[in-house]
Amino acid sequence: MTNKQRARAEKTRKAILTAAEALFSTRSFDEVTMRDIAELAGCSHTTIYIYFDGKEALLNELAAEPLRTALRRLERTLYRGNLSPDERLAAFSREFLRLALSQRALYPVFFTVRASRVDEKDPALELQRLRNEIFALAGRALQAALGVHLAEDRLLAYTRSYFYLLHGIVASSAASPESLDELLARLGPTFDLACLCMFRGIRAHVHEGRQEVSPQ
Amino acid sequence: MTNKQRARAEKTRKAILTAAEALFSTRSFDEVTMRDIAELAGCSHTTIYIYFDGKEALLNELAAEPLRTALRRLERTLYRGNLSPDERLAAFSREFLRLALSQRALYPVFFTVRASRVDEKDPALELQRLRNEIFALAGRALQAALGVHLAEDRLLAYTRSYFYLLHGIVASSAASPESLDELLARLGPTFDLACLCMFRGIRAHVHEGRQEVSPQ
DNA sequence: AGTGGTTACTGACCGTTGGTTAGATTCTAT
DNA sequence: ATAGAATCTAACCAACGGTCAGTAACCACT
Repeated sequence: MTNKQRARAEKTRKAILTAAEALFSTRSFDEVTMRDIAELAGCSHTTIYIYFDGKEALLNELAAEPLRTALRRLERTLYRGNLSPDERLAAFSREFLRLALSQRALYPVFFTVRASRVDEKDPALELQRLRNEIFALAGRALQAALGVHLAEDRLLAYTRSYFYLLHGIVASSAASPESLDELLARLGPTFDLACLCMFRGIRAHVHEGRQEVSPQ
Repeated sequence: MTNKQRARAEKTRKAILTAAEALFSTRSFDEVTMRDIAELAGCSHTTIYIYFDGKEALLNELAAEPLRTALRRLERTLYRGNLSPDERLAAFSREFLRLALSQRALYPVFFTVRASRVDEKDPALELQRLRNEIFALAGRALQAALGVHLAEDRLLAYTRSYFYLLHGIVASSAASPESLDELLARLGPTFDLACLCMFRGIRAHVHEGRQEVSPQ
């Protein structure tokens, strides 16, 4: 493979990703067709199959970068100074919701990835890894905000509970035709309220020491 | 139209609904084709279009009955005696989750209904009405469990928060291949925990009288 | 300059989908 | 028996995701 060839291929590949990103930012998975993407990218829809193993794989690859960015930003939020642990959890939640809602079409992709092949290069696997890391991050934020050390399974149950809420917020708002800013302006305070209540409830539950729950 | 003709038509219509119900109970919207339904119902897929205005309308009509049943059962749960208000809220949550998860394929239909036509007979409208009634029911249950009267907008914000959680639980579990019983056996306690924490958090928030949140 | 091989790309095609329509079949009422 | 409405079906449509044989572009070597 020569330089010119590689450059050409890279350019086409990039054009496909850019086109797909633009289309998926306003339309859902099913509403965007491979031919739409190809037209915007300026190539035949067949060409896409040279670079990607189909529509889902394309979407997975497309989702990976925003998710990597998300992980990085969430980590930064979490280790940022001059914030109390529960403020940090709140900031984490806000950041998570902002990221998820800014990528509404991609969000279902993150959270319904089902490992298909064991192939290491399968982008679905990286998505799953990234998702698990974000989950673990939330667990650590929650742990820190609670201020007491918890057994792994109990922390898991609380983190799951917290994530159910975040997930529900995104899912409820995903179908909205509003822009991210409109959405946050209208419901942002409610999101904050919901997260705050959830955290307070978990903290109360922990401190009451009720342990009748042992899931998994 | 004579009686015999009507009876025949009714039978076909029923067969279609039954077949669709059977198929949607194990497969998702996209995985079930009109031809699958027709085959199981013992007719041509074209026949379905005589009775229903397409796949989505069929699904809406199909979803209406379970949702009516759900509303009825949730009402019964709510007005059942010998339960404290917060036990009642917990029972409501459990019942809601059980119903939603037993109809996993239909659940997204309930919650993404977008009013299409203003036609009174549009089944999507009834779905929306039913959904709103269930939401109102949850609001009343929450109000009762909190034990204090709240301004409408504050109760709305809390109810929304609570529903975000329920919604998130269903959405997170909807993709699971497990049966309802397996799912509840594995995660039921976590669901209960999540609902309990959310309620405790809301109650704490109410009693602290923090009112900096005024959404909508 | 021309040749061969690799890479990048495309048009035509496949099976399947949701949906439509002309017309055959079935049934009832007379 | 037959007209006429109700019911059903075979054949069709455009669009989908995806495949494949073949073409065009490029580079290295003689």
